[in-house]
Amino acid sequence: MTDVQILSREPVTPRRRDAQATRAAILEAAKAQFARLGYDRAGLREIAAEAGADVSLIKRYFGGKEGLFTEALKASFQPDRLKEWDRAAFPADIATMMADAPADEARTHSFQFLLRAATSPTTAPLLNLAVQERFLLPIREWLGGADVHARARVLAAVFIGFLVERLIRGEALEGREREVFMAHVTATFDALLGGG
Amino acid sequence: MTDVQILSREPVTPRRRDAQATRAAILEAAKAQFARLGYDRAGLREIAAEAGADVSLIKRYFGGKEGLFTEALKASFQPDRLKEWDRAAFPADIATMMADAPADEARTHSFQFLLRAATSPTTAPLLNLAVQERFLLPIREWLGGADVHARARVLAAVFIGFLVERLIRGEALEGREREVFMAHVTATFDALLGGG
DNA sequence: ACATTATGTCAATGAGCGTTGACTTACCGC
DNA sequence: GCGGTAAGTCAACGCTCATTGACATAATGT
Repeated sequence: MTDVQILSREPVTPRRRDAQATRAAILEAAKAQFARLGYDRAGLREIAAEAGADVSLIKRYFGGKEGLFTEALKASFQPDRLKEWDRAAFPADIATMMADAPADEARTHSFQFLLRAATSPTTAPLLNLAVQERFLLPIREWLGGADVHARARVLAAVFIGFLVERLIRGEALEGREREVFMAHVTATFDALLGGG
Repeated sequence: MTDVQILSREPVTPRRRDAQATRAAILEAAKAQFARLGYDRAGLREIAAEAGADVSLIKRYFGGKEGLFTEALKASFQPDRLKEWDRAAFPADIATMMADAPADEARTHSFQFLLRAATSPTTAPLLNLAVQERFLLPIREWLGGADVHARARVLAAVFIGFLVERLIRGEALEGREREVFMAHVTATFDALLGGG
């Protein structure tokens, strides 16, 4: 009790001081953790560790867990490379994609992240706005034609549905089931793109 | 402070001793809470309180939180009153349902429950099997016709998609957007039921 | 009646986690 | 060089919550 060893600042080579980089690293780690574990199970200590930073910096840079989450959510919407997609090939491409096994990539993580956010009463309202501006809007622009609002909704809904189905399925379809499945998917999107 | 009143076992009318009923009540409360809050945010104390039981009984009857969850998950699959649905009216009925605001009913709760489970790596495999046997199978039987496997998958996927969309939207569609939306939904399900 | 068992109650423990503030120290302008 | 500020580190508080074991008592069979 008498003498608490004053531990001599070891050669811990403290982190290089770059606020921007640190912030970015934390955000990246947060995106991954939130996607993988969800809001509740993701721990700030874990996130900080993965980012090679200290927990307290999360408070400094994001205010707290919620702030970090909302930022990560915003950052999870890709700048939509929807435009790269050829309208003619779109239905068939999507069909193939949905019949295959879910890719274990950042894409899937982002999607799981969003899906998770949708199912949480806390984060749902926030997600609603984000979806409006960053998801439905681009789809509308890409779609064009009459009644884009309604059609974009349907397109988004169906798209999400197939993503969820693929997620639950977990593996690629094969044989005749695959063919028929793809045919239906293609037909569905064809109908939506054809306009109505 | 001096004399802590030794509260004389008040007429607390201790719970009537009926293990089965208690177990059932806990399970019911669990289903509701898990659906509303998700696995992590749902508290055993809350669940027990809602069931009018004590926390420790959860351990006795279900082993713990995880056990309770898996049981609740199993019990969340309705015996599918799919059969009650008129095939002819099905597409239009679904369209109306999806265009409206999400009902705050047991139905919606069950769905959120399942969706939540789907997004959790822990519970996903379990859900996969459950979906196979309790969701896809009934749909197949109801559907009938050729290639039921593939068609049931598509049907389930689209159905889930619209549910999610409605969930995120949070409110009823109105005016022309509603009409066009419903028209598309109807057409989509018509195509699936028509066979192919 | 009595003993046994199943059912229900209560209080405490211990871990995990977000949050917080005090303390170092590298970086940068002067 | 020098001082000030921002970046990073550390330890601890307080809260929530699942878990657990000890205790009380109704129900049941003999």
